[in-house]
Amino acid sequence: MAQTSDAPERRPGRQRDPRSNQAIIEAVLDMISAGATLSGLSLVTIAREAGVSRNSVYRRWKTKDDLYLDVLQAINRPLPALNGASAKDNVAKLLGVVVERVLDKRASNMLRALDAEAQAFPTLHRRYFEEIVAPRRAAMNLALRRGIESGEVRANIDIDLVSDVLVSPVLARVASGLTSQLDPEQTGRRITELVFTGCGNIGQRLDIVDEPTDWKV
Amino acid sequence: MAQTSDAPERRPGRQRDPRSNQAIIEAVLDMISAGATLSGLSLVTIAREAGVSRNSVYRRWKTKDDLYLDVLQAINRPLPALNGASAKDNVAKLLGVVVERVLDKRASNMLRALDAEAQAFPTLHRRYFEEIVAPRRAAMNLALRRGIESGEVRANIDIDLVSDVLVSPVLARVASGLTSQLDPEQTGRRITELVFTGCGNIGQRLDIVDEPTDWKV
Amino acid sequence: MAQTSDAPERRPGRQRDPRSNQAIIEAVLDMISAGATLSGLSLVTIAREAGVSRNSVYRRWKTKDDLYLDVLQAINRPLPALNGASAKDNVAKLLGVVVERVLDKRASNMLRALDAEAQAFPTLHRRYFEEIVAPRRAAMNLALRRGIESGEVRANIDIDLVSDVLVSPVLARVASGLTSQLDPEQTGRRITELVFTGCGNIGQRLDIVDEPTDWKV
Amino acid sequence: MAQTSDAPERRPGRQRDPRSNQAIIEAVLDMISAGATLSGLSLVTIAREAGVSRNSVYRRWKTKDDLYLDVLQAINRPLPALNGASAKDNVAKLLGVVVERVLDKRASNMLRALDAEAQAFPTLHRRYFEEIVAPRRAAMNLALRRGIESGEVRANIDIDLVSDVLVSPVLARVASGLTSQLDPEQTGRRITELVFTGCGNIGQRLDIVDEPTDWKV
DNA sequence: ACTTAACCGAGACGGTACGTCGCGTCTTTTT
DNA sequence: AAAAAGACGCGACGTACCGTCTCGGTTAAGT
Repeated sequence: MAQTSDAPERRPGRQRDPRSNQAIIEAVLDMISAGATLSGLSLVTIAREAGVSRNSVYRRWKTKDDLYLDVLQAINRPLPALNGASAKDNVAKLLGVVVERVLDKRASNMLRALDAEAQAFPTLHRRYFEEIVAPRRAAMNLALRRGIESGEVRANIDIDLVSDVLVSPVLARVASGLTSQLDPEQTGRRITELVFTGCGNIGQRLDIVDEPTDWKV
Repeated sequence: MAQTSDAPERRPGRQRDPRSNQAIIEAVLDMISAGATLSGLSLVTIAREAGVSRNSVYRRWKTKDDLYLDVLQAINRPLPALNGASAKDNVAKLLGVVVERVLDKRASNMLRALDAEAQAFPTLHRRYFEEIVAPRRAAMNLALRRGIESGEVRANIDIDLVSDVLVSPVLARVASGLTSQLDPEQTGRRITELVFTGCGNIGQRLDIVDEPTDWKV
Repeated sequence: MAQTSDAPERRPGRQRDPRSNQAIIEAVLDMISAGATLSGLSLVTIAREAGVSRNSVYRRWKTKDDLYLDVLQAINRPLPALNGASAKDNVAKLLGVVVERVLDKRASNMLRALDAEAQAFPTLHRRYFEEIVAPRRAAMNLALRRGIESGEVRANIDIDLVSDVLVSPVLARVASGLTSQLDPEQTGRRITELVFTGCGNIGQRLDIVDEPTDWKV
Repeated sequence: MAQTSDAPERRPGRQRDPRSNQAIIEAVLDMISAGATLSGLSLVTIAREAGVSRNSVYRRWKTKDDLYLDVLQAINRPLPALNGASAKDNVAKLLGVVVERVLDKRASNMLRALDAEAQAFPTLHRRYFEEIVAPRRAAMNLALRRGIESGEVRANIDIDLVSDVLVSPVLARVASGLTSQLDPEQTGRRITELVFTGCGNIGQRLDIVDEPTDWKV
């Protein structure tokens, strides 16, 4: 966060109302979720929706980029520890986080809006990629690599491709806005089952190996 | 479609310059492809980019919805005839159209922009679905059903699910804007091969059958 | 009139509709009389009011100045001959023309509009002065001078001042739009009577003689 | 009167710059005096001339009528007290105010413009009449009536007619724009002298008595 | 308790963009 | 060739919104 000063040095004078920060971020998520675009929103509109004065917004964030960055971090959730009994468990747990995020309307709409305007907010998009996407993909790859070490996963697969296949059907739903058809409990595990059955060490499947892809989770 | 008049009855007075229509639609595609949003664009900006006067835009389309609908139809391409030697050929051909569309930067950015603002343009999004998405999905389903009749495709599969699996990896790239990594020649066939090998009539694969999903191609 | 060609040489092709000229001039007078200003009117508005196409106006008059000049001449009326039995008769007759003109709403409103925008239409205002005002003032001065010769009018008066006093009360009503209170029959004669009684050769009245004024009728 | 608030209750927020009000009114007077029409002027043009933003004009006056009303009051001057030694003094003093107003180019041009478009600004014209013209005429009538009581003025005259005769020659100059020929010092007193000599209690003059007229000063 | 510095809301301000409207010109068909 | 219809570029208008600035009133830390 832009203003997060770890040193809690209280400045003299009246203190900022801590509820305003929350109200403003909530306002952004609500309006984005209601169909607004990142560039379409203005700090004025946000202030009106949040029920605070314009000054209170401008005082906290100088630009929309700064504000949106805080919004992104507000919807970020920590990754689960990879301590499952099997690689399949770990993968399913990670995939569950993705499904969970997709099912959170406000979070998924925010990400969709960001994807749609990646060119208009390049630094924001880059930081979003570095701070949210990359760690998650790394975790997924780690889980698969451990599976290879333990023998649960075939050694000659393209790890990136498998990650891709795992999350694509879920992410595609974000783009089209049809997330309601996802079963929060089962979807993750079903996909995991399918992909593991498909890429597992049993038969001759997946002989066709694509070159590695650099993609996001 | 404002100007689709099959009857070539010349109205009195000066005729509209047909090049302006084209220039305006091109301008929309260019600007959307450059990162603009549907709601962020204004007819004024479009006119400036197209090199025509505002009047000429307002005269042709009363609202942005009307204009965008014509833009959508401009990027639409006819579906290929399903007269391939095998069901696999037909599916690969259809999938090739999807890849082709995704590789057309301007078309894919336009669709991404539309997805991002589906709520802000509800009627536009609905008509886009009805007139572009639905026919393509119907064609894909038809191709698969013919495959079932001919024995190429297993009879107990969920057709909608297979369609979904076929196109998801491609469409996911639209959302994230990473379409450059798709091989225009091979991608469609490779995915087809994989899914056919997976859902073909040979072994016990794909025992896990999800309930049907209502999804777009 | 700008286009009046006395030679009636028929040009080839379709002939101009003579009713259009009249309709256009009437339209101008109507709209000015309804409160419009000279600069506020446009050839488009005039054409609409006259019920003709824009081209028909532009074809006849290139600029508004040209059109307004024809309008002014359309409302001009010839001066009566100064052949009355006495100077008083002649003056009363001339003053009657002024009252008559003032009572013609369309004419008086046109002149009022022209006065109000004298600076915006300098050449038009000048020609109006030369062709309409000056001859009338000259006629009035002539009538008074003849009165001096015949002994009806005192010789030491300021002719311009007397003209001024004669017409001022009438013209003031044009400016304020309160012309309805003028009696078309009597007003001219009453004022003449009063001024003649006042400036006649009888007593010591009007000893105060102002310097000559250059003023319009 | 948008801003005549005798109670100096400070509204919350930033206060309006009082110089802008003055600058805008000055701009109107300048442009009207330069030949513009009331309807021809736009708040945009006025703002540009005044050197303020359009917002600042629209914030103060919702319509042109509102603005023009304030302009009229800005050029209004208080009437002198009727405490002269004689009725003649009082009348001359009042007439001096009229001459003074006429000699103020900006004020007289403003009134001329208003007269020219009385129909286009009916309520404005009415309020101008009620708030500016009527009080002045009432004062003039009062001065004459006092003269009748004191014996300075004949009792059988038509007061409205005398008022009319007093001011007409001056007002007529407003309509034609030829105010430069008025002597600011002498004109008022000369006219007063003349009319008093004519309507005084001495001889047989002004035997012709018109019916009362309802007219403005 | 008093100072004081920052927060907060309200609103004025300049600037910019929008959609509309009207203008005068140009183009096409019809008379 | 006139006339009518209408497309076209241009520009002005009134509105709305944005981000900044100004200004009382409020609040809480620090003397």
